[in-house]
Amino acid sequence: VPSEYPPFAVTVDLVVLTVAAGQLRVLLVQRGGEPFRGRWALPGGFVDIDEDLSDAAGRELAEETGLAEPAGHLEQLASYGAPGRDPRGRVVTVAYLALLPDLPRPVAGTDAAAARWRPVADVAGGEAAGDLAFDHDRILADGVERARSKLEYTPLATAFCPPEFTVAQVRAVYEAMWGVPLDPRTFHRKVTSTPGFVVPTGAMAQRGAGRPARLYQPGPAQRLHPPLLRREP
Amino acid sequence: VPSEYPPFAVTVDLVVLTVAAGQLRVLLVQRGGEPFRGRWALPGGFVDIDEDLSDAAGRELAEETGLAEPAGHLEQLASYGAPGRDPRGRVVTVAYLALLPDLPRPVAGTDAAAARWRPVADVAGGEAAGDLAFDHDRILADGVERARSKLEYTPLATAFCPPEFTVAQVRAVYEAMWGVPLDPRTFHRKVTSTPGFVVPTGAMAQRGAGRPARLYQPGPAQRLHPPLLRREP
DNA sequence: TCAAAAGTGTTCGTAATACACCCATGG
DNA sequence: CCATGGGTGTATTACGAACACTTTTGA
Repeated sequence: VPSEYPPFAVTVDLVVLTVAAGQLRVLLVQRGGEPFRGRWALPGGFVDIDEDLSDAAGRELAEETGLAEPAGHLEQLASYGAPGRDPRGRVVTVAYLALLPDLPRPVAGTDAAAARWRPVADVAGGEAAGDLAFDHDRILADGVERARSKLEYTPLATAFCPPEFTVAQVRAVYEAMWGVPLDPRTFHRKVTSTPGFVVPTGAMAQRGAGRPARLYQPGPAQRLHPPLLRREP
Repeated sequence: VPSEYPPFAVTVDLVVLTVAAGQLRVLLVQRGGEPFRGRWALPGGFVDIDEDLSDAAGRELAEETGLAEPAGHLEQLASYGAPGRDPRGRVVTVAYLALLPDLPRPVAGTDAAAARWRPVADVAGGEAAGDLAFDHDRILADGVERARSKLEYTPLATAFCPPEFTVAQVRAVYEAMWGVPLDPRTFHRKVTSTPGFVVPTGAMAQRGAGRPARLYQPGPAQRLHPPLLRREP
């Protein structure tokens, strides 16, 4: 440990997003200790001294959600290190963005009083904005913006779906994320004709009404050509 | 300073790119002290204890290049914190990406033996790859990839140009970045018809041969609609 | 008057959208 | 047999690439 250099603490914070009931939701925890006791915050914690950043993010995600991210997606978002952002001292946080399938009910981890899925519209957009601890409102906004724009040119929407899914489930992700209804037929053709986006498994979904849908898995593509654009004239 | 938490050092490292003589180039410094003395590395340094991350990046950029980034663009790239990446101890670095106009000759800052613009193709792509200090090869690759892809859907190419520039200069940026020749006429129409990309200043460029070109400034757009796609079927 | 570079008009093929229509199931 | 949602065929439109052509300078 280089003691001749300014000492920092380093944390990871997680923007964990899912889509449930047609709404984009974020995982929040209620802080059990100081500072900001009782306030809602993004899940996160200190990085161990011999731990890689991405390992710390995966560990915190497992601790806070109870699941070891079998499906889903985890990527680094950005780092935040303004001098006054943490009253305990000089703390730099590396934020990660996680996209998960539907909602396994979260369990409150260590030093968290509670853990809940909250609609992003209630936390970030509405009049109740600005009530998260630290600078987590800003981090959340950045995470949502990143996720929204990545849907346009990557196949990341499948990270919000279970391992096998229908085209309609993918469409629900886009509709929740962008807040606009999409034509089911045009959307179906776009998804199935973009090479590497999804691959059929051969199985069919069984549910209530209507013709059964084909099931798909995420395809090998890393980027979408052409991108799935949302129009804004 | 929270002494009950694992102590880290935090640095900023800079991927400073420019386009000169039809080539994408990166600013490298030769290390004057240990570790990696004599090796080439990205410019960077330790963050002061009461200094914001972006301020540290701007300070290092000014120190290493001599100019206070009047034009150009500076954005956070990513953070790197693998436990063994710095032999001095546990150091997390926050990398920034800077895009600058042409090449004011760099000056070697404190504890740097030399500073030079090097073609990215010589450092990252060729057989001489892998010779930068620390994990800077990886950071450079990430920065170049980020810059390349952002050219597609943002007006950031103008950050490589002087305050007033011609369409041909913008085209030279894309051609250097993507390594493909572009049709001047199609490119001209694309740039001038994309709303908010560039705005004419009214002045004309004066040079040697051919009809004088109109001069433009960067426009107000933050994203390009439609994106300037490079095709790869 | 020629070369070189800037900028415009026009054509043409492709690709995206909208929507009509058919398919397969549950009630 | 009707409602519901899944999936395909097709026409129209719009956009992007290519390239002929005009403009404006220096030599």
